[in-house]
Amino acid sequence: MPESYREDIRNLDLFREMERANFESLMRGAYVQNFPPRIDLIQEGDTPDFLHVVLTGSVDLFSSWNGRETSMATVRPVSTFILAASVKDAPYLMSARTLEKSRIVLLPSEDVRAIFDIDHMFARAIVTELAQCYRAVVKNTKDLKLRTSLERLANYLLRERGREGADAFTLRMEKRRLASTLGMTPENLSRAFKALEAYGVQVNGNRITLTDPDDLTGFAKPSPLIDDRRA
Amino acid sequence: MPESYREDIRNLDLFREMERANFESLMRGAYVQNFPPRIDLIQEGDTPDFLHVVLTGSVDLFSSWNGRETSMATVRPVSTFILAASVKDAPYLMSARTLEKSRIVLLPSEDVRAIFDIDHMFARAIVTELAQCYRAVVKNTKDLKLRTSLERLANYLLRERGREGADAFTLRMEKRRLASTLGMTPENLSRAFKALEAYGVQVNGNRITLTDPDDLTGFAKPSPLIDDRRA
DNA sequence: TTGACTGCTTGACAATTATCAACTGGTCCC
DNA sequence: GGGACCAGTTGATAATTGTCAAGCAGTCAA
Repeated sequence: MPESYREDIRNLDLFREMERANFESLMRGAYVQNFPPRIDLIQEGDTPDFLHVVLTGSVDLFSSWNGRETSMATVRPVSTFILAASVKDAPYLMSARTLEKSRIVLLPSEDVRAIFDIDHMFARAIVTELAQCYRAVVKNTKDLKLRTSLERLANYLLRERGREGADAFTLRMEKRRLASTLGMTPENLSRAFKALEAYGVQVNGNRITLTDPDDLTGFAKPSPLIDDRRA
Repeated sequence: MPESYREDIRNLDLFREMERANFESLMRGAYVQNFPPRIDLIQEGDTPDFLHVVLTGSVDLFSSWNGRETSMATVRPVSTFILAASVKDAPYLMSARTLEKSRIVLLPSEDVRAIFDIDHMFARAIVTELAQCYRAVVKNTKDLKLRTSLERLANYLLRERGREGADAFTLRMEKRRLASTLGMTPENLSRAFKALEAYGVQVNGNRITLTDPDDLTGFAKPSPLIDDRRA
């Protein structure tokens, strides 16, 4: 495990405050792998042998049922995924595949659980991380149940604007996957973009320009209890 | 705090394994309250001053946005709710109201966090509980995104059947709230019940009888990764 | 008993969303 | 260049779901 990777991992909230010795011990069992795009990393239902950390690239978390498939989340560097399954030692609820060329660290779940037992700061960080994840999913559920697809898209665009700090930005994923993330079909997304033109949304390929953010905000009615990614 | 309540709380997974002294300390700051039906306990956005434990009765967790409202979950005895907000000290994402006459214990969030810091078994229990909650919400999201409302209802009925261990059972909540929980309108639920008659679902008020569970299962295609409440 | 209320159901209709097929414009490779 | 391929778009249509209004049955209290 090269030193530079180790630093990236150590800088994550999850690992920052734990005992140095325990961190080292965790790293000893870890290994790094490079994956090409569109490689399946995890299949839902599998046993969680490893906690994954994305160092570079990005990963799609998705789920399938009865021939249908939906994108649940995108994992970007540097962060971990499927912590809950690892600590509970319960089957993965989501599948994972690389979206692009990605470097990923695998930490044996067993080691994670063992060190969780002896390192209080690590345990504390895990609680914070899990609470964060839980709250993110709850917000997503509210988004899905309380809003139409048009409203979800409008709010998504406003969140992206906030993240970028600019009224013009580039979509960070393919439209088809954005559609799936927002719980709609690509066709419906295409029409939703067109419908938002009325609120100053200009689309040129992946390039979005919000010419009248206030007007869009008036329509989208964003709420911190749904759209605030931190709180 | 009467002794019998204390026992009920102590028997929860969350509190069972913690140090006796820490449990006592937590209980000292606690107080019990009796609420009539339909009383607001918590408003989303509020600061999480207390971790709540339902001793008797039941509580509806719901969310609102832009004049719409949706039921997110039902809390039944004996269990806690809104643990994530308590440990993160972040605003509640859901509101809570009693459904019926309920006895509820309030544990100051501050005490919970303080004891979390000094009691490893308690910390461990919190992690398990949070992971459990997280996974429950993920399953719910999959249910919402991958299934139609008819399929959600069919699977709900099969889960209830499994819980009761019998092909005939009584709905545990009003139909209007079941509709909201499943992400549909009461009218749509009414028609969905009618549509499931074709698969041997008989409805008489709150009384459900599944005359052909296999047929219903064939339609509903339940999956442990969505419908198994434990895993 | 009566009347008000409530939850549920039904019908008619509208909005939302999905499906299917065709087409466009770009990219890549030979 | 030519062709294959792919994501995205568009149009036509259908399925799903929601809305509104009316009505029904049960409960409760005066």
